[in-house]
This record gives sequence, C-alpha cells and structure tokens, in this order.
Amino acid sequence: MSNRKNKAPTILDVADLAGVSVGSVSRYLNGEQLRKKNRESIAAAIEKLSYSRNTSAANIRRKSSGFIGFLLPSFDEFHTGVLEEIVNQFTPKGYVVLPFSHGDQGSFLKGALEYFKAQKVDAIIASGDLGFFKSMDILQDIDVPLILYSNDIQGMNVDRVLIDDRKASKHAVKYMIEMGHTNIAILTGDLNDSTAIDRKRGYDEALASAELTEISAHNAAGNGWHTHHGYIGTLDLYKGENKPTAIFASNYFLALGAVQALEELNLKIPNDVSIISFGDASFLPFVTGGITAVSFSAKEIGRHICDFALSRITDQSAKSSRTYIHQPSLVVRNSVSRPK
Amino acid sequence: MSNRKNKAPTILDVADLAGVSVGSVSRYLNGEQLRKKNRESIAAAIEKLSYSRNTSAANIRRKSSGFIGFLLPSFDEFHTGVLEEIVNQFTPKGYVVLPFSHGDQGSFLKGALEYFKAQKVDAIIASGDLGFFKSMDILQDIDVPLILYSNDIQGMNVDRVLIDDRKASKHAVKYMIEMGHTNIAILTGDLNDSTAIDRKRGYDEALASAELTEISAHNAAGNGWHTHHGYIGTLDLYKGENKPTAIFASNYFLALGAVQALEELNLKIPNDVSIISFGDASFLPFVTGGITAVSFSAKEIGRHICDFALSRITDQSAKSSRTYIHQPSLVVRNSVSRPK
DNA sequence: TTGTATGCGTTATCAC
DNA sequence: GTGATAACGCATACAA
Repeated sequence: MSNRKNKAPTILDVADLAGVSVGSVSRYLNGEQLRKKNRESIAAAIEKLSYSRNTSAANIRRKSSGFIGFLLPSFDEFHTGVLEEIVNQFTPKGYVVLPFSHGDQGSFLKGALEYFKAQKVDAIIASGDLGFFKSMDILQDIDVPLILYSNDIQGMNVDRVLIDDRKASKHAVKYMIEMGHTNIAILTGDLNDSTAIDRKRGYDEALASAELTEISAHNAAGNGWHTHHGYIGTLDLYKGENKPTAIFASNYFLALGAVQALEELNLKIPNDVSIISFGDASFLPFVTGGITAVSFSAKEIGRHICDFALSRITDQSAKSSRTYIHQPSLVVRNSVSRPK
Repeated sequence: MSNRKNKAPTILDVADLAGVSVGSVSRYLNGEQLRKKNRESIAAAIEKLSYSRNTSAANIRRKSSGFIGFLLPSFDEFHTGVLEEIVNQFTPKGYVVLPFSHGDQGSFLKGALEYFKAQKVDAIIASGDLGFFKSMDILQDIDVPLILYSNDIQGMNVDRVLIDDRKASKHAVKYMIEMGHTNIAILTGDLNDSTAIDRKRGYDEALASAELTEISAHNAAGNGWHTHHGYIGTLDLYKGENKPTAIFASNYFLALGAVQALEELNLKIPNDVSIISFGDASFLPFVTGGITAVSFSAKEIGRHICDFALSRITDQSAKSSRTYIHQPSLVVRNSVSRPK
C-alpha cells in the first residue's frame, strides 16, 4: 500500500498511512479544524513520509497562487534592499516572491506584467516608474491588488508606500543654505517620475525660502537617473558663469557622476564644492571621505509594502486606498562644508 | 460556445476558437511541429482571447515544479548580478526563480534548504559558502541537481561555475610587483571559503616568484569578507614595522574598509599606498579617483550556471560533473602607482 | 501531423 | 467533522 517506489508521496499516501481520507489531509494542510486524533496521526504520517505539498497542484484548484509579483526597475542597492525585506516577510507566510527587473525597458515591463498574469500572482508590488503608464492596460485584465512604492502614479486606486521626497529634499538643501551656500545646483532625475519632480520641488522650496535662484544643469544627455547624466550635467554646470558651490543630486548615481566630473575638473569635495546625495548606499561613506546623504530605510519600506499587500490579499473587500509616507533622515558625512 | 463568463481562458477555449483539438494547442505552446495553418489559427485565437498558459497546471503534469532555488549569501552587487541574469534566462523558459539569502547565518541556510525542498525546486543554485557543509545532510534527501558557483565545496559530484581566483590574484599582485612594489599586504577573506584560500594562494605565488615575503594583517576582528574586517585589518597593518606600500584586498568590501582606514591614517591612494580590489563594483570608479579591480562578469557566470542547470533538469542521466572556470580581467584605474 | 482519453496532486462540494 | 468524488488546466501516451 502506498509509497510507490521512487515517487514523491502525495496526500493519498499520507491519508493511507494515517488512516483517514484525502479530504482530511487537505484540511489539515490548510489549517482547518479536525479531530485531535486525526490531526496527530496525519502529522505523524507526514513526518514519516517526509511529505511536502505540491503547490502547483494546490494552485490549480485554489484561487490563490501564493505568488507575489515584484517589479523593480533594476537590481540596485535600494530596490534590492526592498526585495530582500519582502522575501523575508513573505517566505515564512508561505508566499513566493517573483522578482522581475524591467531595466527601464517598456517591452520588458509588458513582459513582466504578462508573466505575472500567467503565474496568477496574488498581488503585484511595483515601483511606479516611467513606462508603467504604457502597459497599464494589461493590469486592467489582471485584476489583482497593486501596491506602488517609491515612484507614484496618480489617479490609481491603489495602496502606496512612498518617500517624503519633497520634504526631505527641502531639508537637505536647507542644510546647505545654512552652511552658507548661495549657489546651489540640482541634478534632477527623470522628470517623468514623481520622485524626480518632488525632489526638485523640495529643492525649489528651500531656495525660495532663502530667496536664492535655481541652478540646474542643461543636460546634454537629457534628464535621467544614471551616472552619466550626473557626469554630463556637472560638466555642464561648470561651463557657465554662475558656478555652483554646492550640488544636490537627486539620487546616488547622479552623485557618483558628479564626483567623477568634479575630479576631472580638479574641484575638491568639500573644499571647492559641497555635495549631497538623495539616497544613501553602503559605499557612500567611502567616496571622497564620505558623501552626506538623505537616507531612507529599504527595510521599513519593504515592511509597509508587505503589510498593505497581505491585508489586500486576505481581505478583498474594497477599502479606499492607503498611503504610507516614509520620512528619510539626513546622514551627515564629509561632503558639505562652508563655501570659501 | 466556450469562453465562460469572467473566467480566464484555457486551452479548451483556444482550441475551440481555433477549430483544433486541445492536444494541438498544447503542442503549439510547447513549440512542437504542427501544420502551418493550424499554427496560425491557434496564434490568432491566443491573441484574441489574450490567453496565457497556467504554468501551475502545466507543471503538475510535467512532474516538475518549475522552481529554481537560488541561494545567495547576501544581496550584494555581484550575487544580485548573477540573480538578475538567472531570472532573465529562466523566466522566458517558464521557470520561476526563488531567491533566498542566508546572510551568513547557518540557521537561515538550513531554513533555505528546507524551503527549497518544500517548494520541490527542480534545481538548486548556490554559492558554496561556509556553513553549507553543516546542512549538507538535508541536501541528501532533496535529490535535485545542485550547481555551485563562486565558492567551491570539494568532494561533491555537482556542476560548478567558478572564478579563476588563484590565477587572477596572481596576475593582479604581479602587476603591483611590476610597478615596483616589494611590500605588498593581503587582506584575506574568510579562510573557510575556497575563494579566500585561492586568492591568498595566487598572492603567495606572485610573491614567491619575485622572492618577496608575505605581509598579512593579524586581524583582531578575525578573517572575513566585510568592510570592518578590511578596516581593522588595515589599521593593524600600519601598526607594525614593515609598512606595506600596496594592499591586495580579497573583495571590494575589504577594499572599502582599507580605504576608510587609510583615510584615517592620512595615507593617500595611490601616492602613499596602492590598492587593488578583487571584484569590481559599479561604484569603484568613483572611490578615491578609481580603484583598480579584478573584474568578473556576473552575467557570464549566470549564463553558464543556467546552461548547466537547464541541461541537468532536462537530461537527468548522470553525466560526470562539469566545471566552468571564468577568467576575470584586471581593470586598471588610478589606485596603483609606483612606490616612492 | 492530429484528435481522444487519461492522469497529475490538490481543493471544493457535496452528502453523511 | 469526515469521506467520496468531481473538478482544475494542462501534457502526453495512444490511436488514427
């Protein structure tokens, strides 16, 4: 009886050994009520056979697949940090996280959404980056909870975990102003993204409150989040008349690009030019003696994402959308000094 | 007929609309040969219904879970790069990659393996880090192909994708010697790991060939791969009599720690001290004007891992184990100069 | 090359 | 509570 040679045991084998029906075993596996005696004998049988449930088979009958789609723009330090926390949160609860990077390519994004659809994910977690718009139609016929993080897309009835970009940027730029800077430039990100817009907005507000005028790079490379945008932008900045004594970089890639450009221009940080990066990274303490940065916790953001996702999955009743806004902090290192 | 209201379409609906049998649709999905006319009508039906295959259902018949377990020590840039490539390779083939980070904690590692077992993964890809040994017994009763990468564990009959640590280290240290250095120190990694041992070995060989003597840090923090090991180790190095003019760091975290320590000691890179990092990272060009690094391609490593994994999965016949050894290259930046 | 029928391991729906 | 059994969506012998 049962335990056919070399085959993985099924609930049938377990039921056989435990002397109950498959229905009871299934109910056991799903944590439902059953007679104590049966519960024990099933547990023993599972242990003895070292049985583990075939989730594929379960999923084809169940509405819930146990999959969580996680769409990230790239595997960089921040998004990877969020991924890690999400995996850590979901795994013990029996969910499987499917990470997918679209690499800023619209076609990949569409593929990701189709992939999630095919896998029947229970929820999608996504950074609402540019290009997302274009593929939104796919989402319509997927019909699962969507949690947006980092970048916002307005007008969608979804949960959001965002960063207080405007406020934190304003705070950071004000810090530079308090240090005595009056010529402060900004390296913006891709202005299609809400984060880029809000960080710019915070910068603007800080400047306005001190009656300073904006300096932004006329970036030959166009706006964007990558190192070379920061590099080209910074080079551009110092071609003009009004040379900045401080640079506010909208993310750490841009800051890195600025560091490279300043080095070429033989301008020292922080003696000649001060710099702040929006977004911290593990290596920032080691770049030019330490880059001062606006720091936010991927872990905390990930945790809130999971809270939202889990509650949406377990309780489908349409509550109005919720938003959590994370407050970053300024980590002061050695890249900001008083201007000469 | 068919297309039951509100339900996701199945091959049955597709077959119906295309005027063929479900068998043909299934075969179409699996890329088998079929009459051109049928192929086209099926494609049209799929398009029209925006059908996508239910992989869970497919996998249950195939007797495979479609899961690939990926065990990484941490979500750092290198391992994440490998993960990305693996996801990119496996996803279009219908597999789902389950990433799991053990964070150098033995208990997590055991949990990971149990997790993989419960999910019935078709293969496990793992960096053979310390601690792996202790949990090996679990592997015995999982019985799926294992592909080791980065760190090797000897005596196992598995496929391996490794880096030529010894050769590349030797090459890097020789480069320092050619630049005129005679006092070259090493910051080793955790000497339980094959990579740490082999990088040390390469260093030793380079030194021996020039009849130089070794300088290694008596690290109060113990050996390890993390920034603080590099930091403490470097501080230690400059307490002694025989102060090195060059440092070979066994990974980039150690290099970062060294940079920090040297800064505190007010020693300039590369004027006072030269440094090479084994392992490149996106930010290394921006640390102290550019850190020279031994560079290996996560993408290429990932690709070979997938080749091995896929062939093991599809062809279970026990071939002898294969090994691919990746040859890194030295990326010269500005952290090595001739000693004064 | 194509259609038919059976089976995969699990959950859900019934009666009991 | 529990047991029998019909789905679930797909792959795959087997037959045609």
